[in-house]
Parts: sequence; C-alpha cells; structure tokens
Amino acid sequence: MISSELLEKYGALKKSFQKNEPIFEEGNLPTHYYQIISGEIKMSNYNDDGREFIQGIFYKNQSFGEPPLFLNQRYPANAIAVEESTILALNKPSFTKLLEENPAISIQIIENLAQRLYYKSIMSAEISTHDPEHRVLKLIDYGILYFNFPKDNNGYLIHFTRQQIGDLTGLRVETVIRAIKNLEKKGELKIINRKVYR
Amino acid sequence: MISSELLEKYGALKKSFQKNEPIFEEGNLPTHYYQIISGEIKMSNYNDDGREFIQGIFYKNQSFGEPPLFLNQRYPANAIAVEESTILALNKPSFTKLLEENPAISIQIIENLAQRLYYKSIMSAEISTHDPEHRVLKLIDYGILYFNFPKDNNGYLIHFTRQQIGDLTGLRVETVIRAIKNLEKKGELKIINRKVYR
DNA sequence: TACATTTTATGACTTAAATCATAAAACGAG
DNA sequence: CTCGTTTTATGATTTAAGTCATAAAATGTA
Repeated sequence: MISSELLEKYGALKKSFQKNEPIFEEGNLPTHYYQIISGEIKMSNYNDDGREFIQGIFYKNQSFGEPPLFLNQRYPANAIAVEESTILALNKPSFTKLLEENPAISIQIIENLAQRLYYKSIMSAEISTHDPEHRVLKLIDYGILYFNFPKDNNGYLIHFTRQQIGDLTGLRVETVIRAIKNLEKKGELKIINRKVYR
Repeated sequence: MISSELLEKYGALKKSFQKNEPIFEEGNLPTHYYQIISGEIKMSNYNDDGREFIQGIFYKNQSFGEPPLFLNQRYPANAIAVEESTILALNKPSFTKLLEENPAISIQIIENLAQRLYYKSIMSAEISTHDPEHRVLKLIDYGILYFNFPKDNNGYLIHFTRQQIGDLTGLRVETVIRAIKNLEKKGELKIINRKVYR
C-alpha cells in the first residue's frame, strides 16, 4: 500500500466503478497502477463454458494487477468491482518515476507480491491434492489471517458466499455447501442462520 | 538473478546438494537467500497420503524460496535437489544489507516475483477450471516460453517426465499419459520415441 | 410491499478422472 | 553387461465430485 498523498502527488486520479463494472480485462495491456480507496475488487478468469475462477479478492488500501504492469505482459485475468468502489489510478510512467524516487516503496511492493505468492502457493497445493473439506477450511483459515474478517462471540464471521468459496477453491456451489455442512458436523465451524463462523 | 560476484562480496557461500537432498523443508523458518549456480531444484508439497504437488522447478541462475524470507513466515513447501546441484546461500542479515545498499536489485526481485505470480495465476485457473488436455498443453506452452526448452527440427523438446507434468498440474500419471496421447492424435504435439515435442 | 434475483439447500444421477493391476521399454548404477 | 529402478503404457473398475432438477429462504430494489 502506497499512501494516497504520495500517489496523488505523482498525479494519480480517483475513479469510481459501479457494481460489476470492469476495471480492466483479460488480454489487455496494463497502463496503470491501481489502489483501492473503498469498495471491493475481484480478479477472475472465465473458462470456455463460463465457469469462473477467482484469483483473489482485494479490499481497501490494497493494490491489484501489478505483476503484468511490471512485466509488460497482458493481464491474465479480469478485474471487476464486486460492489461500488473508488480507486486511485496512476499511469505507468508516473508510477515508474514514483518508484525510482522513493526506493523504500520497492520493499513494500516486494512484501506485497511475496504475500500474494504465499497465498497462491498454499491454495494451489490445496486445490490439486486435497479434498473439498480441506480446501474450504484452508481458504477460510487464510481469510481469517489476511482478510481480517470481523470477530464476534460466535467466532470469526466468514463473509464469503458459498459461490465465492467455490470460485476461489475450484469447487461447485453444491460441493461447497455439502463440505461446509460436514465441517459443521465435525465441529470445525458453525452455521448460524446460514452464516459461517469459525 | 543477482550476480555471483555481488552475492559473494556480501558473504554468500557455495553449497552442494546431492540428488534428492533437501535444501529446506516445509514448516522451517527461512534463514538464507538461495540462488542456483548449477543443477535443478524443485519446490513441492506432499499431502497426507504422500501425493506430491510441485510448486515450481528452478534452474541455473534462478533464486527460490524468497517470499517467506521477506515475510518472516515458515516455508509453505519443501525445496529438493532434482539432480546434483550447487547453490549460493546468503544469510538474511547480509541479504538485507545487500538490498539496502543496492536499490536496483529490488526492481529485479520485483520482476522475478511478478513473473512467478503470473505463472501461478495462469496455472491455478487452469487447474481449477480446465480439462486435463488443456492443463497439460498450457503447462507445456508456459515451459517453452520461460524454461527455455531446447529446440530441434522436431520442435521444442519438453524435458518434463509425465510424472512431473502430473505433479505440476495436479493430475495422475496415467491421466497425463492419456492426455498427451490424445493431444498427439489432435496434432497439438509429437511423441518421438517417448519424448514429447511441440 | 411486492416481485425479481441471489443464496442456500437437498436428492438423484452421471461422468471424468482416479485407482488398481499389470507389463514392456528405457535408464542408470555397480 | 546385468539387475534394479524409473518411466511409459493400457485396460478394467471405482468413486468423488459434478451435473441436473427443484425449492425455500433471504436479499435487494422498484
């Protein structure tokens, strides 16, 4: 996360996106660095028959879509506003200048990318070698650690829909629903009027 | 990649590893930055019933295992020498000093992490939403672009075993063998005495 | 407040990939 | 050169998760 003041000093502009509006699309060449002021953004892919895979969900103060910006490669996924969102966008030349003139920012970017790689390493191993219950639970536990889900007296409230969990773990909704029910039976989590707690 | 001279100037030491010898193991805390001088290293996970998932394979001049080093988190996977390998290891305090005194290196690290995130984004979407043939072909095409496989008059020689392809794509050997046969029938690749060309 | 949409839920069935069994070819260490 | 191991290969069978159908509850919005 780079401070709004610094970004604006280098010419970043605020842009608003409505629910379901794309920020950029798969195959496009990157032009800007993006950082969320408010709202929620998901990056995802769609396969040939419309099935979605969510690469990640990003919230306030987080940036997204930098890897292709650094590599001059086309975006491997779409970025879409999950709800109404406001984003700071800084064009590439200015962003490069900002990095050159503020070396300390590089370390932050490194840590940020490292964190995302860490998530992807964990989840890719899960997705390819573990059963649905294990996958769902791992995603939930990761979410608790890094998405700071709210905690009340029932435990952490997992504010993902079953569909989102499915799209993040490569499972179908029905499978997620059944996995969550089983996890509840096993006492790994609680379902209180349809909301999941852990 | 950081030049050997610079790494050695900061005190990096050469270490040799035999085939199948671990460099570090899942759950350990990182202590060094590692860069390959010669050989081949794989990072992988094993699930409860011994099934392997290969996170990545690294060759000459590549570094591996940095994300947890930057984050002070435990390694999410094991690093094992696929063949006899020599590696430069620089301890964390010296590595931090190297980074501070050589800001240009940060940009290289960023690009490197970005490239790996790019690979993981592509493969995770593949693994969770596409059929085996698609997954295998995508991995092969990625390998051609970034692992510089040798090219001869039959095309690019894919020097992965069927088992490795399976462990990289979350498929079983038999499934990979069958997928490759089908891809050959469809003319997407060639099998010349058991070796795969594209 | 009424109605459309989304989310959660459950049962029946289908299917793609895993599993199991077996073996030949290739490779590698001694 | 030989023997053990790894890699590739193929057929038969099983099974876990996907698919399909249907619906109630919850949510959002006109």
